[in-house]
Amino acid sequence: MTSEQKTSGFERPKTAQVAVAEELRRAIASGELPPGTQILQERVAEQLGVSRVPVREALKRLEGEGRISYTPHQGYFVSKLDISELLEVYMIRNLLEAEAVRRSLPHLTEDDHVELQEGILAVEEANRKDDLTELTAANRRFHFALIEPCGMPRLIRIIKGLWDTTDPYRSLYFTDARSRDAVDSEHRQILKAILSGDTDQVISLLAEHRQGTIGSLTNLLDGNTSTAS
Amino acid sequence: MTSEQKTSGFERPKTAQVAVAEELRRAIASGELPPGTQILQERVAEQLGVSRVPVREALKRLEGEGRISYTPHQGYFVSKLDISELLEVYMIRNLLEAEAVRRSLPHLTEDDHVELQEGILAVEEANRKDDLTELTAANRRFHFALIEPCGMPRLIRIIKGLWDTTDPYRSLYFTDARSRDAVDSEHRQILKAILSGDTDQVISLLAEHRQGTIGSLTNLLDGNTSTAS
DNA sequence: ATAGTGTACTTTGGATCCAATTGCAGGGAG
DNA sequence: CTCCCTGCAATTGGATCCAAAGTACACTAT
Repeated sequence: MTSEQKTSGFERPKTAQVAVAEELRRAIASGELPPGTQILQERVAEQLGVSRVPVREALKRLEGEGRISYTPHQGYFVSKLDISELLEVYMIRNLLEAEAVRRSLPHLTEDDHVELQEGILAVEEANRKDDLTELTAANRRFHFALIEPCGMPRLIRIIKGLWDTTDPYRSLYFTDARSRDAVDSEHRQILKAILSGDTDQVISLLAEHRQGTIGSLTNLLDGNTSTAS
Repeated sequence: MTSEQKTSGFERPKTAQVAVAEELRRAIASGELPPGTQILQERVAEQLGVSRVPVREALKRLEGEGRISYTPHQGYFVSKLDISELLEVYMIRNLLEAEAVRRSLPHLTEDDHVELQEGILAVEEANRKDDLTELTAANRRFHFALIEPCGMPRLIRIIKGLWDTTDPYRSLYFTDARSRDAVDSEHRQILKAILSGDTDQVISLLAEHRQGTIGSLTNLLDGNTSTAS
C-alpha cells in the first residue's frame, strides 16, 4: 500500500468458482468448446489448477444460465441449438430489442453517441486485426451501448442471455470475411439513423442487420452440426 | 408389478442436488423464504439431511436462474424486487406473452380447451381449500396451457423464468381474498374469448388481468419491503 | 456370427476435513 | 465518549477421499 492503487481499476483475486465460471463462459462463447462437447470436470480442474469442487459449482452456475445442459450421472454438455431454435432466439431478440431501442433512444446522451462511435471503430479495428474474440466483444459493445440506456436492467439481462446462447454460432458467422464487411457498413447506417432520431428506421435497420446474420448462419449450419475443431 | 405400472409415472430417486434445488425453489416460490432472506448452507443441509456439497450446487443452480443472489464470502440471499423491477417484469411479460398467445391460439386443440377449463376449476378449487401453493400452481397451469402450444420452447422458458422471479410476490397477492375472486371471473372471461377465437380480445383481457395484479402488488409493497412472516 | 452378460474402468455424486474470509465484540488509546 | 485495533466465532471456499452410477469391452452361450 505504498502509493498508487488505481482508484477503481483494482480487481481482487476472485474466488475459484467465479474464475472458473468466467473461463468456461469465455471458452464456450469463443467456440473453443463447440456446442455438443462434453465437459469433463476432472479435465477442467487440472487445466485450471483447482480441485473439482469449484468446477462443479461453476458448471451448475452455467447450467442455470442455460449455457450448458446437465443429465445426472452423465455430465455436462455445451448447449446445442438447431436451426429452429436459432431462429426462435433471433425472433425473441427482435421483439425485446425493438422495445429496448424505443425506450433507449430518447435517453441517449452525448456520451452514448461517443460510445457507439467507438464501438463501431473497435469492431473495424478487430476486423483488421482478425481477432475474433475482440470482434464479438466490440460488436456487443456497440449493440448494448444502444439499448442499455433504456432503464430496464431486467430486460437487458434477458437480452444478454439471448446473445450468450448464440455466441458460439456468432463467432462461426464472423469467420466469413464477407459477413464482416457487411457488418461494418450496417453499423454505420444504424448510427446515422440514431443521430437523426428516426426510431422506426433504427429498428428496421436492426431487424435487417439480424436478418443478415440469420441468413448466413442458416447456410453454415445446414450440413455440419458441430465438431468445428 | 402385477398389472399396471403407469407407462411413465415412475420417478427414480433423483440426485441430492436436484432434490435440494427443487425444495429450495418451492420454498422460495411459496414465500417460506421471503425475498431478502439469507440462505445458510449448513442449515439447509441439516434440514434436508444431506451434506453441504449438494446444497452448494443447488444454490449455484438457483443463482444462475436468478432466483437468489450471491456475493463471495457473504453467501446467498433470496432475490428481492423493488416496485420498479416488478413493473419491469410485468411489462416484459406483456410483450412476450402477447406474442406467445398470438402464435398459440391458432394451434389450440380440443385437448387444450379441456386443459384450460380444468385449470380454471383447479384454481377455484384451491381457492375454496385456501391452499396457496396449489392456487399458484393451478394458476400457472391455466396460463401456460394457453401459451405452451405456441411452438417456441425458448420463449416459454423465458416466460417461466419471469413468473418464477415474481412468484414470492404472487403468493403475497393471493393472500388477499378480494384479489382471488377477481381472478376467477377474469379467467372465465379469458376462456370465453379464447373459444370465440378473438385473439386481440384475449390479449387485452390478459393485459388487464396482469394490470390487476400489479395494482394490488404495488399497494402491498409500498411500505413493507419483506419480512412477511 | 450375434445377442446377451459380466466385469473392469471412467466419471460423476456426496461426505468430511481444513483453510480463508468476514463480522462482531471487547478492550485500550486518544 | 469515540474511534480503532485485535482476537474470536460463524460461515463460506476448496481439497481430498470414498461411494455409486454409467460405459465400454471382452467373453460366453446360442
